[in-house]
Amino acid sequence: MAVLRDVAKKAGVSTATVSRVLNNAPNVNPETRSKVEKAIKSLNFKPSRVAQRLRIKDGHRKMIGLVVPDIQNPFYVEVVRGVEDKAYANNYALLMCNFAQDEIKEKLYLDIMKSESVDGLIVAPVHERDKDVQDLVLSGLPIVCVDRGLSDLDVDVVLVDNEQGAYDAVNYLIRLGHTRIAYIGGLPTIPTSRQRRMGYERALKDNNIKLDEALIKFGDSKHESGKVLAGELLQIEEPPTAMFTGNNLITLGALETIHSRGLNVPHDISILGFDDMPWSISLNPPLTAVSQPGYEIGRRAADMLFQRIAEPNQGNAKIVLKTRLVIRQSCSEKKLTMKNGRSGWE
Amino acid sequence: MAVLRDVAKKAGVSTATVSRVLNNAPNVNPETRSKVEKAIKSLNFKPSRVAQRLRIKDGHRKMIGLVVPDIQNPFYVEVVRGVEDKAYANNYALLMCNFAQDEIKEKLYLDIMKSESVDGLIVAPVHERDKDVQDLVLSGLPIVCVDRGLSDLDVDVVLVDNEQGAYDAVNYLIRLGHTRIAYIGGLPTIPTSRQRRMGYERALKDNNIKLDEALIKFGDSKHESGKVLAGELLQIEEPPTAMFTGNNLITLGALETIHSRGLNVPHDISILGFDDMPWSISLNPPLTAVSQPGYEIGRRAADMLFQRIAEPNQGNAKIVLKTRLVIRQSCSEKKLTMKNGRSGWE
DNA sequence: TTATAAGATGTAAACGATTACACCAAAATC
DNA sequence: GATTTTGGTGTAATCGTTTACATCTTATAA
Repeated sequence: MAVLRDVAKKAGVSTATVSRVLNNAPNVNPETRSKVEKAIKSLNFKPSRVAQRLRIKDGHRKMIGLVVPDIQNPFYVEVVRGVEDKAYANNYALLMCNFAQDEIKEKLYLDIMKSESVDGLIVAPVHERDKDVQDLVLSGLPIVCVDRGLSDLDVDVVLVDNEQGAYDAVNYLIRLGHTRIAYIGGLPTIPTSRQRRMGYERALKDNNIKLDEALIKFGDSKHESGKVLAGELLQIEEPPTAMFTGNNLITLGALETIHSRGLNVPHDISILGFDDMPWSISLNPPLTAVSQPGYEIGRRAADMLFQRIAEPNQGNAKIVLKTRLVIRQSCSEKKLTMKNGRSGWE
Repeated sequence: MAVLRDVAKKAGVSTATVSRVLNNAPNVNPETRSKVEKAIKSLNFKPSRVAQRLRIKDGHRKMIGLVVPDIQNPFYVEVVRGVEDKAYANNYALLMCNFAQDEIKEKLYLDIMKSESVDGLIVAPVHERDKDVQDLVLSGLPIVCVDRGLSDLDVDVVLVDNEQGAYDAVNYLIRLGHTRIAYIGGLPTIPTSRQRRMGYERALKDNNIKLDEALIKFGDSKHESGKVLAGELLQIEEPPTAMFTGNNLITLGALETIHSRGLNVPHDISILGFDDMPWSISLNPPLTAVSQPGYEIGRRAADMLFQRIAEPNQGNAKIVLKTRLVIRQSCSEKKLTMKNGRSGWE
């Protein structure tokens, strides 16, 4: 593969000159320029980004990193799309890794990012005391957190008001007459899981409904855990008449269990999920959900990062976006009490 | 940030020695080693992967690239997961890009991959004459194609038997009594779209059903196109009683349109999708689908790539995996003819 | 006891770009 | 006409590693 030196030789100029035309610096003779350009084309030369990154100083490498907690979760896919588009538009390359909610992997990938000399990083920390992300921030690398912030450290962050989103959702269920509302959360270490729980509790409290710990479950933010926890909830003494599920994948898992027991949504049980999906409308039944603007989160995060890269010492900002309750058909008024998962009138 | 030279100074040894302990080369005194290790730890030194890649020769950089056509498509997400896990297990870093079915972006990302000096690349080319991928292969970079091969060039590839998968699907619909079966394909430039169409046509032919061009539509492999094309199909003179949708996203789009017209699946129309999804069972109704082993495709592709990196001159291989028809509830026996999207007996 | 091998370490040249600096010729200024 | 500025180019250091080669001990073989 042709390197810059080859181009220089072919064009009969020095490497410095080639580099100048490459970066279209001023002060290069138009004739020389075209000679060099011809040589570049004929050798099909592409500069090595690796060599470039080694030499170029911080903040000018035109490459950012994105560390995603779970690429199987459609919400993060939206975020990714937002970041991607912004990066592409600003001529930044994007180095992306998925740590699949695995803390060990997260550490590995963060190390890689740093050691790949990216200009900055967008990350959703596994939890709010994430030591590895903290260290990275302290090391001076421009970082923007998405979806979840850091508790011990000031850092740029863009997320939604999870507590309020959950509050609205549960409040809606209460208005429909439900009082036994379950909450299935994701990994309890993830701030969003707890914030959503807080919204859940506040809604109950504001409506004078006693909290029943038996109705609260935490899993691991994945499909399987939605399945099993929903199953457990249907088994308890006095089962819930509605479920508020803490994320996408949990919702899907819960739905699967509910259907597999021959229960009808929303007739036998209502379900309201955090996170909307492009195909929520095609679920059985069309899902009522708390929608987060994932794409916008991604876009804003990228913008914020570019700004910080340009101006590393500015103060930290926090962008809180609104959630939206999308009402479809998976929740209905509470009709009769159920016992052990059978609707009352059967 | 500490560099290798700093470690050397602190430990009182040469950079060569530090490098040796880093790569645990033989012939380094245990005492020296521990001295160096202490220095590394105390300075929190991490070698720069960028500098390493610049120096290390081809095939030993422990980094591969993955260029994905559409990260919003759950099938590719499965593939990604497979590649990721394999890469992680083999201590390879993974550089991943999503070109969102955009040929321009694909070219850009391929260039970046090359210029990032990855050891090899896994890619699903936009189409089978993809000049950019071809050039890359010819340049000697180890490449494995997934999902789609290259027609003018021998290259390692792992994919499924799309033609047979489609055949099985359409055949199944025919057994249920359907004769007016529509096919909504993805981008016609993508080989899989055409192969699936061929399977579709072969199934019709084998069952002596005349092909009706009005029942065949091609879109752009995305959700929106499923929506509009399904709409068009419901509008025609003698509408189909069953639809065979060419991928994930199209299926979801078609479902959405069908529901929005108040039609019942499978009562009014059957639908069978190429690509299964983890939540297919929770759709309305649970979707009958042709399942591709996405995760395995990814795993195998990574394996293949590692092999080729180790042994660049071996002959090319093609791995064809089987699809599986997963029968759920979105297809039923044809009952009555419909006109203009209303079922006959209303 | 000497020759040789093996072990431990250091020196310096790569890898492929960018860029500070030096240089020279031609143009602009006085 | 002498001096300064400017435009165009080249030289060589640099980024942070790895590694071929050289060097020096010390152990082993003859």
